[in-house]
Amino acid sequence: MASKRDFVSAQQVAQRAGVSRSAVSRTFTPGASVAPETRQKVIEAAESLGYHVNHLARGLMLKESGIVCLVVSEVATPYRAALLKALTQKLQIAGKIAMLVNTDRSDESVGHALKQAIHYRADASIVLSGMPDRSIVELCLRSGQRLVLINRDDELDGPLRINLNDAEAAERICTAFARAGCRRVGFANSEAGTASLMAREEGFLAAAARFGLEAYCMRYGATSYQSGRVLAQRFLTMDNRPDGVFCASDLLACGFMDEARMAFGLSIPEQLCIAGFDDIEQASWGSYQLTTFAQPVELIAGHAVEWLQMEDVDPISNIKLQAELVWRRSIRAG
Amino acid sequence: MASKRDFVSAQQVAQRAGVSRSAVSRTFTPGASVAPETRQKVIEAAESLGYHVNHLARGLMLKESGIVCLVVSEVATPYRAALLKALTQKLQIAGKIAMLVNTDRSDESVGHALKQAIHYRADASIVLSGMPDRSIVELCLRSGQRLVLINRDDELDGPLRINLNDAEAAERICTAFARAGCRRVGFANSEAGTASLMAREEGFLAAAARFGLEAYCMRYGATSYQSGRVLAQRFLTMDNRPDGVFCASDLLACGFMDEARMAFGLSIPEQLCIAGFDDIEQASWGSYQLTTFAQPVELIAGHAVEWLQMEDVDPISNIKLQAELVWRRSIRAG
DNA sequence: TTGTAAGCGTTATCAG
DNA sequence: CTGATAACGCTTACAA
Repeated sequence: MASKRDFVSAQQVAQRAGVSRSAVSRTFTPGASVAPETRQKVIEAAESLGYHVNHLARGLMLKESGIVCLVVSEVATPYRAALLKALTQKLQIAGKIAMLVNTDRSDESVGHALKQAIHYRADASIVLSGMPDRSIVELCLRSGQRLVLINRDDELDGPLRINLNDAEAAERICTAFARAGCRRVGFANSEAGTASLMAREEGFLAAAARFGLEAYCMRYGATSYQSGRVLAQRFLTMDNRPDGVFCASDLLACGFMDEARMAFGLSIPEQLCIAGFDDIEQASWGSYQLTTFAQPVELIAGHAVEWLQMEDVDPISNIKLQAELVWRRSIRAG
Repeated sequence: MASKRDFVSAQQVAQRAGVSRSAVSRTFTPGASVAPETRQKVIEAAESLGYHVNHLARGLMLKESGIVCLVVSEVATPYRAALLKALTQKLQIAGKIAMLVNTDRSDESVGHALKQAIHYRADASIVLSGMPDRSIVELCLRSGQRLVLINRDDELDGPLRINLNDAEAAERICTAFARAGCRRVGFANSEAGTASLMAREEGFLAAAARFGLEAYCMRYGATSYQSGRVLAQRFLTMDNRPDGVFCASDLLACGFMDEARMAFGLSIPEQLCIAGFDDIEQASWGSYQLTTFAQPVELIAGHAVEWLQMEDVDPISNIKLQAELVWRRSIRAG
């Protein structure tokens, strides 16, 4: 077992093929001119030696590493994982490679992540969680690194910002609750306080006021299944429990539904209407059949990667996507 | 907006600090000797310029990139996502960075993934899905790249192989079914045919035979929730439907349970015992309360990363981990 | 079309 | 402790 690394270099291939090492380089450079015969010799030599271009060295020369850094917290969460999958796939198709950095959701750790991106001279970074410090963002931009912020709130110019119509979606749910005959509605949120979560909350509460519905709002813990159960406990032990609850995410909604059914014996949607957001796979499972808004995961990833490939970009780029309502069975039909 | 990249280099820092560029390098090299005063000057200059060591160049010199390539298919799947999270976290703690390559499960695409790893001179690759071609494995090894295969079946020496006691676990479930008074048992598998899936199947069937239980086995589609529903349809419309079914994975089990309850009105565990494998988060959700085996995700990741950091390793390394039984409510108590 | 030579940003070696 | 200098493997003018 060789302790030290021993990759084969273009030099060796050149020797074997009996050509200069630039001929080797040219053979593996898309737009270069090299005689078919030479190319053939090089290919053969490379093949037999097991040569693979060193992207570290290439990146050093080209000032373009082909690396895109993905900054995420809670990767194991269904929505995050789905987005991650879509992003890596599209990046691969675009000839890029994904570097994954896990953050603990603190903005500071997002800063660390972006520094890693700079260390490896990533061509771009895509931030799915947390908000990087202004100074780091500027450093990235100044270094010529592109930045995509997904569902983040930020006023800086330079990065591409991809957001959803959160408030509008929340409004539609409120309408659906009203049609279903709900009298008292609730919004179940986590304490994460991200821009999109808060937009859903505000949109829902505003709409409820417009409809003249009694509305309650509670926030608890992380955006998780467990928090959903706790929120259900709190909502459903109220004196005047709501008969329609919009959960800020599907994970919360699943927890809410389970608790409502098991601890309170409520049947959904007959006695309680529930809606969620994200359309994670579990929302479609038989036990939940959750009416929810679908994060346009493929579209988000598509736009992000497409923007990364554009030659020149506007310093101020915003993309607003629509979350489509997926109607299942957790809300009574109007 | 600068079209071309413009990172600050050690050269510039050296100039600003009024020292040689080797002083700068030394300042950022852990074990190097540099006067506190010089170091201070360098740090300040670096800070103000926004300097970050170029890991591409460093990797080129050191022949050690700090990159570890993660090869995965179906990243969005709960168990995969959980393992991915654990791995990236441990890698980060170990000072490594994860590169993520999505495969489509074909062994060929795993080969592509490993070539990417070679391109970027990854220090190691960790394969979670599919089996790479023998020639590629040898190429990796020959290049001095380490390889970890998780839950894969392979006879080559060189890589670290991490596996579970699948057959034994299957046996324990069979025992539990027997204790619960099951007469006819079933094994619900996907058609993926991976080593661990097959080991569970064989272990279960063998144990059933030993217990003198009537046993049926079915395979269908991917290892997914939907397949679980289809498998339930097939099992539960049998003339002599089984009263205890072991599903090869939790995803299958969740689908199976939903179908059994909703389409056949069966109550679990009273009329039907169900067990799964993986202990994904959803297995603990109120609607499922699934008795299952927990993949020791943290342990797997821990062992993998620890092995990567070892100076010298045995050419033949195997780690066999125990999947612990998590007893919930989908099997009647003996 | 080809080879030669310079340079990308590092770190390691070796005098001072 | 410090500063030159030589790699590392690659691409790309430039000259042949």
